[in-house]
Amino acid sequence: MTIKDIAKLCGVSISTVSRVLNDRPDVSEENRRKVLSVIQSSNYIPNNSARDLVKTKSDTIGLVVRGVSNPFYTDIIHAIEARITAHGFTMVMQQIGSGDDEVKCGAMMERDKRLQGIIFLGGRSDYTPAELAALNVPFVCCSYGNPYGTLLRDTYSSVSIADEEEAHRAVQTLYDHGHRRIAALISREDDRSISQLRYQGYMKALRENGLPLEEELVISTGSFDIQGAYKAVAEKLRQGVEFTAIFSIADNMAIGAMRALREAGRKVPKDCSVIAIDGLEVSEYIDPPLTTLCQPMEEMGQRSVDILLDMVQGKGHNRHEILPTTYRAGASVRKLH
Amino acid sequence: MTIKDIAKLCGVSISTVSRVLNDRPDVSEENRRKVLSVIQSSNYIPNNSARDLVKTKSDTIGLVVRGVSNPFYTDIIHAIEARITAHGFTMVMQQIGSGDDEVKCGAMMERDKRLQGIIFLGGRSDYTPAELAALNVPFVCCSYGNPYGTLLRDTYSSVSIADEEEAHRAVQTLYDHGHRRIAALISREDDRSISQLRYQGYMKALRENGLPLEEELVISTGSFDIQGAYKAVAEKLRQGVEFTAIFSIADNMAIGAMRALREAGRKVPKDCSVIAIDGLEVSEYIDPPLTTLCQPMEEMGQRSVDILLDMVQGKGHNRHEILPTTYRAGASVRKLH
DNA sequence: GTGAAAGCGCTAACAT
DNA sequence: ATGTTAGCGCTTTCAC
Repeated sequence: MTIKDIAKLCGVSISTVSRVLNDRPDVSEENRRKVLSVIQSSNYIPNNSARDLVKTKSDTIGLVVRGVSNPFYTDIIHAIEARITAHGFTMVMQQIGSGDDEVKCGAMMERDKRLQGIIFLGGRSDYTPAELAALNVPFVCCSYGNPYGTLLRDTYSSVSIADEEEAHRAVQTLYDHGHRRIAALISREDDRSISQLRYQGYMKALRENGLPLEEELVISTGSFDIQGAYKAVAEKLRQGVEFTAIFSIADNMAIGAMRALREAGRKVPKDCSVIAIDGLEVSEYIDPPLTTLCQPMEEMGQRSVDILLDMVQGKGHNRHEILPTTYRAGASVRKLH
Repeated sequence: MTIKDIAKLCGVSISTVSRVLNDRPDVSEENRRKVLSVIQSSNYIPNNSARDLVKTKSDTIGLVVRGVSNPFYTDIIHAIEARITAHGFTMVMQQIGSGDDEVKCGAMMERDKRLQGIIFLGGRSDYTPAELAALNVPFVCCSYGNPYGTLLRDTYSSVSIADEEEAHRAVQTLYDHGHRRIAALISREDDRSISQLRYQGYMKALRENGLPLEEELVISTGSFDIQGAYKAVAEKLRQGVEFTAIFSIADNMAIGAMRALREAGRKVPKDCSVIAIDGLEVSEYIDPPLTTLCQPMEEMGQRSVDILLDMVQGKGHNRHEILPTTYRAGASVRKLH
């Protein structure tokens, strides 16, 4: 069943059918109705390959996800997929390992799948203009920005939270609860990811409150996963390092940390408070419920798609959206006196 | 950069380039080398739309996921994506709500995206032959089967665990630990999903051990999510129903249940044991660690893809694979005396 | 072993 | 408002 068949069935030319298919105005109401009804009844669906071929583009958006099984991304991915589909586009997702280069992957997909645009989920934040030259379609960085200014702000888009400020807020909360020896649970100090940004917020909060930055209070796990956090915190406790609170850059890692604390015989929040950023659903259900700053995951995904499609359709320009987090009080932070 | 340009650059015909591109044997070694090197150096990537157009198929596999944010699916989806990509195919994912019809969605995608095959993740298990007539490409049911026999076994493929038997095993474990009043935390008794299958295993275990099936011990949440489970169990406890153990059809739901128990002042496992099926990573980190039967998620995804691609490439027939679970002892089950 | 040429199904000038 | 036609980039007979 091709456009030709439909044309024949309707007694019109294929151009007319094509016009109806593409919602062009220059078709008589009568013909439009006729064509539409035949399409309906014959179950005809246009061949996308052919459309893409002539348009030299396909209505496809690429999603490059770094950090394979991060549960934080799950909801965002769902939101992105739903929004892309709702707009009549197709989403093609590709995950990459933490060692791979997302820009290269995006560039390959762009050509391979003839993408109209790309969403990067969870990437580095220090792209150089040279790197990005490989990308010829608009793209949006979802859940992270490029605050170090290696990029001109109008050469890319992003949707994220104010990582540094939110981290600052989390640490300040601990400080306000009387904590003075606050450990930071991070991926790495210099990995150019949100880990680094949030770590900066941690340092800033210490500085502002006149606390020294103590190396032994920085727990680098080298990754973002629950197991890595568990092991790193367990090791830190084994070393006998003292602290009364942990600021974790991610809920997931906080959950790993809480197990390590528990197994070391330290109760949360009695012996050690824990605060994090992300707002996973499961964090509300563990014991004690985790106090965390919730990212608006669904909105984040939706805004990313909306910004990207605006650009794809020539309706908008590069934008940077900072979304607010919501403080969700659990029971993992205790007031010290 | 098109095939034509490459041909010109090499001083050969388009056909020769095409032959090299498709690994045909009838090309002289010399020409093959030449073409390959030019392709390499010019960064040429064939236009997939054009290829698909002439082949009237695209190397695309559809993934239809039911049950939006079920964390259990996350790892499977990742495994599926990686495997599909490794095979040189493209994955297009679409999620549907719990009320939507996955077969209809699959049929639409099949035509719309010119799929070569479909993987259904988390669907119903009672398709009728008539329904499936809408599908013209091979498909695999991942993580569930069709044990009620509404379908001929050689008309579809599946990769799953033995839901009924594994549920039986879980309940039997509770029984062996001395539990006699065992509650079942399920979605619905008759929803034709794995919930129902596992519920049957629960009933079978009761029957075999001479325990009555008591309606008040069946906790139906109507969904698979953590919050629904939490609320349903909380309500059940409020009603004063007594039980010493809960068999949950999913880890996620067990986590919700554990919070409800905790808030009702009942310690796990002292006052109530909990066992589940799934094996989420986070279940190992909560307090107490959940005792659960782990599904081999990665393998499940991989086997689904392998079976499907075998069929797509005409190398194999419909198959049904039952994968074993692994008992992961947490600390949520206690021996009663 | 290689090349010429006919389409795959569609869109977009262009002509009417 | 409608029809005619030339490609989009590729694969695949079919000759040679």
